[in-house]
Amino acid sequence: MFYLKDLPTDQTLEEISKRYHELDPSALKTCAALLRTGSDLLTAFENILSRHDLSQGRFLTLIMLNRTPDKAINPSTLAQKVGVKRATMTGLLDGLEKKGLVKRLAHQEDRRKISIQLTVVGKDALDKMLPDYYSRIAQLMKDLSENERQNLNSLLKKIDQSLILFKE
Amino acid sequence: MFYLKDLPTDQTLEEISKRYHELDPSALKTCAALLRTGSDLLTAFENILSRHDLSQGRFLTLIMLNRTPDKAINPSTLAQKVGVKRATMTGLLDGLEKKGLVKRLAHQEDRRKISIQLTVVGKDALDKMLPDYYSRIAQLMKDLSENERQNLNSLLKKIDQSLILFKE
DNA sequence: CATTTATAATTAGGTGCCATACTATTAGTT
DNA sequence: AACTAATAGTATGGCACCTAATTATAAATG
Repeated sequence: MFYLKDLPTDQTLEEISKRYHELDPSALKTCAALLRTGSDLLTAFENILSRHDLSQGRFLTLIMLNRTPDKAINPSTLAQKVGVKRATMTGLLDGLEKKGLVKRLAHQEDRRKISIQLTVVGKDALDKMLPDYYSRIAQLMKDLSENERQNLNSLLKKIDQSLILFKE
Repeated sequence: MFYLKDLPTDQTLEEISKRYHELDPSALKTCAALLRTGSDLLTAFENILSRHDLSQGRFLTLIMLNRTPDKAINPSTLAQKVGVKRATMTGLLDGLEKKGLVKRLAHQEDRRKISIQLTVVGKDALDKMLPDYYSRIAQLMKDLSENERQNLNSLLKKIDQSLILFKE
């Protein structure tokens, strides 16, 4: 859940902006719509993944390993690339290892480090589900022309820029 | 966390699309960017809210009550409007009630029902934090013209449409 | 009017993520 | 070489959300 299911109408926004003068109706409207769509998008993907007994975090870990299926990656960089904390990655890998989708390998020189690699089973599982997954994403965007997609990308990029400052 | 921190480059997308022909690079790119921005946006808001000891869910509940501060709402419709399950709403209300921000009121006719209302403390807390909150949202969107905002809204709406079919 | 069905709120238990703190190992400093 | 600092992975405990089951009440039905 990201944002209200019941988004404020234009009229409601106008009313509230009379009570809070800092409220910019069109800014809030757009921001809320973005969160709402993002939330729905994520939920839809999670529903797909749950059929394969995978969470978003576990799936993204597999995806990241699958970019270079032959190279092993250590949990730290994996965590950073997926966007979770190291401790969280430990948990994700525990789950994936238990299902036999990845394996932990000891590092030769540095005994603190380990490497993570997709197993054959993990690779096969991905190869079986990704065609469906990717074609759904294509479906999802099929009503947007190439121009519209680029347009959306650049609008999002502007918001990303402002977000950097947002943190103070 | 919604999506990879480390988004695939155009080159990576091209490479992967050779392995999975269903992959539409520009569709995935846009979809990933949307999830990424949504995720960052949510995280930024959560950081703000945590200073006030509020979660997104608790805050949205307050916001919803604050649309009509004088009217009481029952937990069911509150849950539906916020976008969480009824059971979750019980927990959110427990937290808010413990902080004295809302109160539960017995229903006159139907003894199954209760009503939730903002307390004066809750109203004051909102009035204290919302100006900052709203002005941050305005800041966040200030680089987007009115046209761009509407454009973004309509692009999101197209994706919402496709999402309906997505579920099957 | 007795029984079933539906509704409202809650409790209990599970998942996924986080922050914090810990252990083991390596690197840097004097 | 001894001490400190940094790094890698993990264990622990907490929070927010979920699903499913429970309790209480009201409405519908035969």
